[in-house]
Amino acid sequence: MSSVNARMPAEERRALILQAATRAFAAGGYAGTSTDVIAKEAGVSQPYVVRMFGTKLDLFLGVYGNACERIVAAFRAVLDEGPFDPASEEDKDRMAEAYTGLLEDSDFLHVLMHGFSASAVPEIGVASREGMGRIFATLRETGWTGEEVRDFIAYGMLLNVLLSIGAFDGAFAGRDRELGPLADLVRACAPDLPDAQ
Amino acid sequence: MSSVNARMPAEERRALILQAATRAFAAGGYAGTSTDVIAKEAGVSQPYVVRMFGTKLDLFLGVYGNACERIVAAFRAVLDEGPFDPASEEDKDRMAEAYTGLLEDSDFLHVLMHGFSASAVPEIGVASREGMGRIFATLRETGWTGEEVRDFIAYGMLLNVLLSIGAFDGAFAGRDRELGPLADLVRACAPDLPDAQ
DNA sequence: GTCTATACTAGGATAGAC
DNA sequence: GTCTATCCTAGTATAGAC
Repeated sequence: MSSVNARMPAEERRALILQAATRAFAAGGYAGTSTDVIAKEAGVSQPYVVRMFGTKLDLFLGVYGNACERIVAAFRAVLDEGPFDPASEEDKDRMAEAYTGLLEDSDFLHVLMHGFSASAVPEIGVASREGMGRIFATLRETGWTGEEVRDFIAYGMLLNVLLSIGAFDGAFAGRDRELGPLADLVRACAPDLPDAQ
Repeated sequence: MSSVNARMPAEERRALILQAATRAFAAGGYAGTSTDVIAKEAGVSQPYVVRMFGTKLDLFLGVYGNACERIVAAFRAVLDEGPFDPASEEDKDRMAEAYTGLLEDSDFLHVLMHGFSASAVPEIGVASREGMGRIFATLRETGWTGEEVRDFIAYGMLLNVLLSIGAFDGAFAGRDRELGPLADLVRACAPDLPDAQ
């Protein structure tokens, strides 16, 4: 909620609203988020949000497209750092860290998951397939085989889901009894983390 | 849509509504599905749906809990078939097929994905963590290491996402140009499928 | 066991002022 | 560039009849 009614160049305001929409959609998903809470989050009026983006769907597509774009950009950045050895474990780790770095932004994560599951909406489905296609194509430039890329993505998907269901929340912080068998999965997923207690 | 107004034992009607709700939630997700379309799908009045389940959330929890339960049951069935050799590739395939069998029911798949991504709703989050915990614990009974279970689940998650975004729709049926790089990922994911032309 | 009627709230989008 | 007012539809839930 910024200061009210301040005039601002459209492009700047647009970016501001997009950011607010990211937070809001992350929390509520596409169907579960009203343009009104986005507007409040951005500190503007609800009709202005609609006016600027046309429809709620267009706004979501912008937010979701951004998230996919960030993945591609993160991988591309690793490739651009220097030569990438497809047989090197260290280079693989660098690529993995590029992704886990993104996951530290929980809004990014949740937007991604909401986009996946809302893919029955035709336009969102198209965005999902395009996004995944570009991600795969970018990872292919590592020199990895299709199977290696597949496994890399599979592991990323596991992280996505475990994070989005809150499996890591409070894990390794004495909540093992409450988490039960899930604590073991979390540990298997991130064996490098310090053990609970 | 069954025949109208027919009286029916509550339990039977309950099961019928639960099935209808599964189809509806699969298509629209938790927030995106109204109790009214569920009622129409079940051939009963909207207030009756609410009356029977209390709230929309309770209904979703029933549907989602069912889906998680089906996974556990499918894995348990394989374990109960006879001795399971954790080092056997065939036994691993049997376990994988137990899961891909479930995935043939697209409603199951979509309910699962919607449950994951709606885990910010506290009650749904609890159900997700319990479900994943039970799935992990059941797979642990194979004798696999935590890492082996993790990789098995990771691959399942990749399938979930690719299916839910429609990546396989029409793949290997001449739609490769349209799918673009995604066709390669799909192929890497299921290398046993016949290649597109 | 199941319906109709209805209360009440919320949400997306438009019109038009400033 | 941004707001207020407003329309209209949809959605959850309740009350009470049959």
